[in-house]
Amino acid sequence: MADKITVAGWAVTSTDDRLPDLRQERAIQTRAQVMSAASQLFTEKGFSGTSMQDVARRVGMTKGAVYFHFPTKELLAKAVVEAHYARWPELLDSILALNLTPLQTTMKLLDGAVEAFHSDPVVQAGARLQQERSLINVPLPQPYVGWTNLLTNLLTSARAVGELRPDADPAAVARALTSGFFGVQHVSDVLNSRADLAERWNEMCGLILGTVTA
Amino acid sequence: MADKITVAGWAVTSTDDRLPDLRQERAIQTRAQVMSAASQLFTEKGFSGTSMQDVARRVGMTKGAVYFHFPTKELLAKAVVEAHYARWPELLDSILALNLTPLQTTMKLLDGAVEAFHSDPVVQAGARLQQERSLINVPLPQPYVGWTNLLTNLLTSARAVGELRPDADPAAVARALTSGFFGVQHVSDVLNSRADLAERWNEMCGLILGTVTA
Amino acid sequence: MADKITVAGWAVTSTDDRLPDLRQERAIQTRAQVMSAASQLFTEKGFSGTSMQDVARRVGMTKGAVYFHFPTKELLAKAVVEAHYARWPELLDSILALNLTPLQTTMKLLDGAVEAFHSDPVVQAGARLQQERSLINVPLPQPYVGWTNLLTNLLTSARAVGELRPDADPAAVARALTSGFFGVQHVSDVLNSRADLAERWNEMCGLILGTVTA
Amino acid sequence: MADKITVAGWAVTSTDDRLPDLRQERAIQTRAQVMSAASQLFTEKGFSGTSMQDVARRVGMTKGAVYFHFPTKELLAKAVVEAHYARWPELLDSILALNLTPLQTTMKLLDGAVEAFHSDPVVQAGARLQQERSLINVPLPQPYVGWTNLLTNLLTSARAVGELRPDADPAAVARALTSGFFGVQHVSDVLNSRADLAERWNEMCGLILGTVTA
DNA sequence: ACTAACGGGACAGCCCGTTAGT
DNA sequence: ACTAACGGGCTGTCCCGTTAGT
Repeated sequence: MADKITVAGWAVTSTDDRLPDLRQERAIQTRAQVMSAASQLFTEKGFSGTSMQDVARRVGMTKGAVYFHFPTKELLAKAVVEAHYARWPELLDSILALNLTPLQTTMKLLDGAVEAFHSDPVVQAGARLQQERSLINVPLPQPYVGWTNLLTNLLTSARAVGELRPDADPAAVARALTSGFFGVQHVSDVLNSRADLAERWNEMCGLILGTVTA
Repeated sequence: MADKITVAGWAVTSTDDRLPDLRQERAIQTRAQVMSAASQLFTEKGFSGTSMQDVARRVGMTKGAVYFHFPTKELLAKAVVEAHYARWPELLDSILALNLTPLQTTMKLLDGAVEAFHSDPVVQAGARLQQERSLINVPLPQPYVGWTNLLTNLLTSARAVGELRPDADPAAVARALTSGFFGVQHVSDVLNSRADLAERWNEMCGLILGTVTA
Repeated sequence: MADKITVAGWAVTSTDDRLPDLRQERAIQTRAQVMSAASQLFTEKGFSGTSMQDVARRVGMTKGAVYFHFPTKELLAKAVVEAHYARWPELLDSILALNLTPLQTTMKLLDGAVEAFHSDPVVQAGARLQQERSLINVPLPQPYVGWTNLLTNLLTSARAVGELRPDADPAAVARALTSGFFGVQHVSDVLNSRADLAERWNEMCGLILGTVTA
Repeated sequence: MADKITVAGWAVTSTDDRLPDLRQERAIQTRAQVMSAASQLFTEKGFSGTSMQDVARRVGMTKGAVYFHFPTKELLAKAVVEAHYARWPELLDSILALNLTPLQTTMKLLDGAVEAFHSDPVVQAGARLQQERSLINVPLPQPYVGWTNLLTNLLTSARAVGELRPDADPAAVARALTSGFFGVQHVSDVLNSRADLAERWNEMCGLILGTVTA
């Protein structure tokens, strides 16, 4: 059943800002270290609050070295955001492999997102950068629409198999889940450093889906 | 009926950062103009994207004049945020005057907030500044909790008069509405400049309240 | 006679890059000091060899203060170049006041230019900056054409009064004098720091005018 | 007759900055490509406006490769300047082979220089670099003196054979021609991208030589 | 002979906040 | 109450040159 679910993949943004070819082992590691440090700093202090000097210091290199891997601060941020989005297809695939029903898949997926927002620095950084996207002078992937599309597809399947009421509007529910997730995540972050994220999300999710599940 | 509703006022943060005495007529006007300009700019470009020079230019004065009214950029932002929060008691009072049922009051209140987020520059600026609060080095009023408390009170009353199911948890619903409202507002802002805000909010609101209304 | 000479003024470039109004006495002085220091440095080290830090250090101020008067390095250079060009109308007027013949006026004028190139830092700086104009990202006044036009006018008058052969082409002679002057000045600068400028110019001038004077 | 003309060769500055041995075929070619690219870039953007990265990109190699052939940017510039000066002995030889009179030889030589300045990238680059020589931290060959000496010799011969007036001063005329040539070339470059160079040079040359030719 | 990766140092520009002077 | 002027500091970016690795 689950293998019939059609999922719109996130625009996997085949980045064509030619970053330097990383043929050498060391560079791959260095690049990863830079992104890791940047993720932490962006999460802590935001985009404009983080300087390239900070990033360099955190990875124990000089600014020049950082700039070899990322020609501008914007592109560093973009790389982090793209790493954020790269998490979801992985998550989705691992859940599809379980062969659950569409609605179960949906729930699992959102639980996985909760977990990621709670513990994955790259996911956290990506989320914060998206929130500050208007300060970042580079085209970032459109936020929210990937999730909305995916959820719409899953919920349409759910309705088809009778897990959702026939009169429910999958797209509307998907939009509400997306906005709701973002809202819960943000409020929980501000008020409790996301400590109560799972709890709050369950509340929200229960209320939203309560009306539409069969 | 409505006049029995107990509403926790927002911590109106009786600011004690001694700003210059406002006995002078002209000063009051100037101050208002500065805040208006600042609101626009903060909305457009965020806190760190807005310089005091920008603000001064927008009101047609020099930086020094702005600094006469607001000793730091942070305190200017704080003033805007506080002006944002000052909107809600006004709104609440005007609605309470209509003597509606608790649930009707709640809905009206949220509709008023939608309208304010859609068209009031100060409200918009305050929302954005709250979002960027970690970049602003000054204690801002806690966000979200005022709304949550108020909604909790209203919903408790609603349950008391039978507008909500007896098994509904007013606090949980209030939290969901708050997070949901914020999420919807933000997503709508990013994707459509809030053009579809009312529509999306109706969707969200209908789903959240669908399960719990009697 | 001389008062009949029609002279095309240099495009006095009514600069409309709104630099800050200089209503205060001190600022006028400061601005002049900055331009003086900049002139010396531009003369010594050229445009790209001179940093704003250098300029600030030379006038005993900080960069911030310099940037108050000149918003970019380019505009500082432009101001110096314009000060350079402001010298020539002054010089011309003082010579016209002597009521000499057109050819005598011409010679005096060029002698005055020699003197200025030899001793006036602003003139020297302006000349060097014009030479480096392609490195300076700002529209500078067209070089050479002002001189060429002026000389053409003077020489036309000279021919009218019989100081030049009837078959001489004033425009061609004017162009030759302009290019010749520039060449002599530059070569003398490079080879002898302009120590032999007057001598070399006399050589050049004598040769160019030898054929065409009556 | 012509073969009796004594010409002071340009100080061909037998560069003893040990550049890598050029025994390898490929290296020679690469080196030439680098110099060609550098010439274009220096001509377009000047010394400080051209980065080694630019040069490398233009030849389709990495910076490291360029540095293999030229240890510093200064020495690359020097090599270009020296290539510029290497053009003149070639030109002179080809003209001497024609067995013209000294004055004819002089004119032909200068015409050849005009042509070179008009179309030879290396010559153009060398000229610009010489102009910016004070920004380049390396001893470049003295400019202008080679030409002045050569022209002095040629004109002395010309006077000996009666092509120049007996009272003409060959050295002075040579200096005027040199400065005049440089001035014309520069002015023509700035005002017309050297499109009218030949025309302007004929003007200048005619005027300078008009007085002194027999 | 050439590449990827890295280091250190500079510089232009901006910005926040203060002060002298009305 | 408001202005012109000034100070110090920081950041993004770039560039030259070097080295580890083929």
